[in-house]
Amino acid sequence: MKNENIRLRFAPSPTGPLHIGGVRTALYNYLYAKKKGGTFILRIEDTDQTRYTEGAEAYIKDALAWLGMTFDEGPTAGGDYGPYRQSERKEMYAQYAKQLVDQNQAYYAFDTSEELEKARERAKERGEHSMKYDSSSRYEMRNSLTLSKEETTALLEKGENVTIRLKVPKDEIISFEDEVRGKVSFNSNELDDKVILKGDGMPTYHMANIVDDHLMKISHVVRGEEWLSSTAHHVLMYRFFNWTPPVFAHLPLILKPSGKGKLSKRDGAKFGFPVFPLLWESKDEDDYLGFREAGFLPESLLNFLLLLGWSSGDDVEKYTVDDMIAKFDLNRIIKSGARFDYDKAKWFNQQYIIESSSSYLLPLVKAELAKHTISREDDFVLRLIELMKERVELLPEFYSKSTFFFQRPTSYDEKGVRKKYKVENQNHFDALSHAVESLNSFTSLELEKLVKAYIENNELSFGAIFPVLRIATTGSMQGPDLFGTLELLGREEVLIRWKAFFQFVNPKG
RNA sequence: GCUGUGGUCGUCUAAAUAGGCUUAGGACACCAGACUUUCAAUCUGGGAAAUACGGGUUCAAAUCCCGUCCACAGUACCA
Repeated sequence: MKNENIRLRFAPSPTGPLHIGGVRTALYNYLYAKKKGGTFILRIEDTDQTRYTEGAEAYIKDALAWLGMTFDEGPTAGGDYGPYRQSERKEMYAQYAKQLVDQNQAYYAFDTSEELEKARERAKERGEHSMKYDSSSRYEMRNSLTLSKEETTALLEKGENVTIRLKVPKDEIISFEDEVRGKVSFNSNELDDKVILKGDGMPTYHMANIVDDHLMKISHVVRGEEWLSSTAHHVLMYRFFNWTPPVFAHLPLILKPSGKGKLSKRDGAKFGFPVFPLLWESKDEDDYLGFREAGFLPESLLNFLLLLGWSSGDDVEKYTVDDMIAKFDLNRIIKSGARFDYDKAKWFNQQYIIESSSSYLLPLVKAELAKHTISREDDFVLRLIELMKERVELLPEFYSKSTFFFQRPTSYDEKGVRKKYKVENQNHFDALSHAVESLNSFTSLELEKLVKAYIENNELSFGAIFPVLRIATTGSMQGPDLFGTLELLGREEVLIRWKAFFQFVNPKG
């Protein structure tokens, strides 16, 4: 059933933790591949050895695994088009770069970084905003176009500072069809002669990318908008090689919640929300919080991300992964940048928590409790989840909003006590305590029956009794169902807490 | 600067690939009411001074054209 013609790749570069924008890119690639019955591929673009970061590749895989985006081919999964790490494909690129030189569509350039920098400075002084290595300037530089054959071969043999640059033709309109933006055109005079093979023998992104996409038979390139401008170079190279280019789709950027620019890792620290899927720990910089650690369910993050840059056209907001696969399409990707809205992300999470079964939540909640060195029977935690589910947005709140289950109140809501507790009712509370003590089965249902009957028989009001019992057991005016709370706490504990409370408010009694 | 891409409520977006179905719809957030012992959830309602601005074209424009402005991206031997 596999559609061999549909092959999409997610191609991150292991320079650090995977940014949330990258996660969305992965998601769109994944969804489209699945939708079309195609193949989803993970390719690691580690051509820049200076930026290689320990642990980044593992992080990427962990993040994809957590989110359930399993890849069919990749560094660990294998596949027929490997290796899937560009550093392991180094030898393959040089021949293609040379082919372009032989075809006179690329050339050797020997300028050192320092020389280039100087040239740029000179250009700036002349009032030009920067020097472009292109059809207008290439004949003033040190390269195989300006040097004699002998000089060139000598320099090549020396092998220092040898790069290969793309020879971008003059006066041409280069256009391509983008699935989200339509026809996009560039005048080739605006394009610089990009380095395609670096001094260390590694290809640059542009080279590696199109060679691999071609060799791996990639049908659709779905990537961030920052690549739109260089796509002209890419289509040029496809033409030089006489290869059919893939379908392109450039995704809008994810913007800061407020202010200017795209979402950065600093925004996370600044506004107190995660911008990475998983916690990232690093020796030389601060740790970065992840959505997982913040208490998000992977499916809710996916749902939130899906709608940050794509819309189905109807009013549906909640999608299971299967729905996403069924409904997703490239042509409904939004063109403009999307602002990151943490409130909405939390709303999705709350919705997913409410709709999740307690047994699904069980291990997650147990893990949250374990962080506070609390360990309880599954049955207890399950009942806790039932009680708390609807009032939790983030997983850690299963602890933070229910601490009273694990600790006796150390203080009582002052205003609540003042307004609700009446000394003249103390005899009723005493009576209630006795009744609870001798109640046959200590269940939420029986407790409710008992208290309600008592109130009616004594012509009291709910408002005079319920809130007091709540404060007495939890210390607070708000919280989950009172009788459910009592049941979960257990008779012995409840009576101890009540006694303590009544002694506190009425020491003489 | 140059090139490219965008610009609908505070935010995400609908009105798509043929301009009329729009008194511009939905969701988040916000406010109020209902329900609750409380909070939450849920339901109902509310407000939004949202089509960047200015010109066209047309019987009719958020949708097409032109100009302006604004934002973002690229402008590296980084990806």
